[in-house]
Amino acid sequence: MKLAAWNVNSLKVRLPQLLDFLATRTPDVVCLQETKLIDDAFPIADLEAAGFRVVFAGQRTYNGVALLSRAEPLDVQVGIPGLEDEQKRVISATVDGVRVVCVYCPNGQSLDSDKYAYKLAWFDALSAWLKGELERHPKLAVLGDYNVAPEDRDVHDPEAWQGCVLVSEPEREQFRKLLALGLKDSFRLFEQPEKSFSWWDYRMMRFRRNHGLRIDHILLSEPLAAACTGASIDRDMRTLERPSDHAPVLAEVALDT
DNA sequence: ATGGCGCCACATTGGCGA
Repeated sequence: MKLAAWNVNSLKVRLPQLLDFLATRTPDVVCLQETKLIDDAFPIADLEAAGFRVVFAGQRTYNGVALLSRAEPLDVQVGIPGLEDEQKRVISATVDGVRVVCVYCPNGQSLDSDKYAYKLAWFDALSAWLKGELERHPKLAVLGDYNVAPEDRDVHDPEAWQGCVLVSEPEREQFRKLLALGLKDSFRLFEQPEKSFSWWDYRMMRFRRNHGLRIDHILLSEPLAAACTGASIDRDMRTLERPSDHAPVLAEVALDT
């Protein structure tokens, strides 16, 4: 099973690139973030014609998540149970026996922002919920835009970014709390090139200079991590005309049959 | 020192993302 996560920064704009991605990378499950579409505007027909089942939870202008799968998505759940949140950031489903959780974690804006406090509280709720999900679903994958660069090697210029949002110690602690539940960062299960990033600011030719951050992640429960055969970042999607500022991230797991 | 790009909407500027 090939899993992918991609913050598309507007599915309306990126639909042609997504269809190309689905056809050429042949993923089995794709988690999308920042679709920025109300549900009535979701391009169901285009994606079904490409061979995918689709479930989604959107809103106008901001946020919005979707889960695409070749196999039927079962037990679909929107949001984090018990968390009052109008922002559409989480959708989950079981696909081929794997519980898939698509997350668009809050950005936080800056350390003195209300949005930063919301981000940390949101991660508290995510951790508390995933602890139970891991007990209920041994084969659990949590993938999407975490808006956290876990370590300095995930940052093009750690000194410049030190203490900034996406990199600050409380955010990294929240990410480590997820790992402490028994989740593995699939990307780090393998040898990877130095300076591997998944997001580059549109400005200042950040992509051309590879001035980026690795903030999109595929976390796997231990049984899935043990079956993981590869993980990568699809930089090529960031080279296209009118790209998302995020590249897709991928991981492949060899499921028992 | 600031903003620099791209997307969205009660649009032609401001909010937000990261």
